[in-house]
Amino acid sequence: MEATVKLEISDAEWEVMRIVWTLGESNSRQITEILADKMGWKSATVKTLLGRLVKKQALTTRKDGNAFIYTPLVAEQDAMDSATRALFGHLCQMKVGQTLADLIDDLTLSKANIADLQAQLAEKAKTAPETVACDCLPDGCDVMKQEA
Amino acid sequence: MEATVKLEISDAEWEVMRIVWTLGESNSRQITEILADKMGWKSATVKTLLGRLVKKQALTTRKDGNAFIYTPLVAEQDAMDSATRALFGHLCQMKVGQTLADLIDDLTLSKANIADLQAQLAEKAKTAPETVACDCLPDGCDVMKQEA
DNA sequence: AAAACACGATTACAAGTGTAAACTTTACTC
DNA sequence: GAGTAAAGTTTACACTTGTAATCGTGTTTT
Repeated sequence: MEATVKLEISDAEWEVMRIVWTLGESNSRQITEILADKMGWKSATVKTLLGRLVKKQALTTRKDGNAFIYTPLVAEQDAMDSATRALFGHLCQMKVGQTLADLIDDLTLSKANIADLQAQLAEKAKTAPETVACDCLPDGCDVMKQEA
Repeated sequence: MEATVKLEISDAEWEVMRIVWTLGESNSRQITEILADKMGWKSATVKTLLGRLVKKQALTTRKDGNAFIYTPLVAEQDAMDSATRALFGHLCQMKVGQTLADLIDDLTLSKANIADLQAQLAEKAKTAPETVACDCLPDGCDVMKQEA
């Protein structure tokens, strides 16, 4: 597998990345316009974020006249997957099932998405354990309520 | 609905909360022991985190001799749900379906979890849209690759 | 060519975080 | 009652993040 250089993209930076991911590449003027509109940010703010993202190697630049064209160095889906795995990785494993249910309740999924998930779950059920234990304590969740 | 006072629990703080959530309540000695073991933290570190969590009103204290007993003020499931909703809320909505699939691939779910999710998805399919559009740009994801 | 503008780079600055030492107060021990 | 250990409180400190202003320089306009 590849190294996956632990990229930390902050919330504000994420907004910038979404633009570049969606456009494939873009210059700061275009990004600034969109974010000034969507987030109410000043162009200076966007410049800072672009600079940080380049430093973090989430974006690369290619010279274009006096400006740069920004291109993503990380794939959006990869970034999304790491972000969600990072989050779920530190939640109580016993409760991720419910959390997933609550989440899905909130999301808008297409019929195709749902069909895919159903197939995936059917497959996953074949090897699923009967229960999933809590992993919050060294000994597991079964240790309930301390001694007075 | 209740106010849901926007609680920001950081990663390190989250580890503390997991202990208290799991035990129902606990004192700093016990929490410190577990986290010294699990995370390699000094007791001073745990004290700081406990202090911050009390200040943030994620925990309350009850006097017990010279020490405090810490109790959660927020339910674990609520916190987990807000955390996941916050994350998914700023991801490209067009790609959350795939992200969910990738995530589920990684998670350990019990047979019961899976059965619940299947039922939920079956229900959700009834009103699911045909497609979900990208919401990364003001105009939507259909705007692909900028003009040169 | 001078002026105005656009773009990236440098600097700013407060709040939050991770990680902890030092200090203070309280409680238990001899 | 003095000493010591333990718990909480205060202080520390560097790094990240959100949000920009300012500066230097190259580009476009008149």
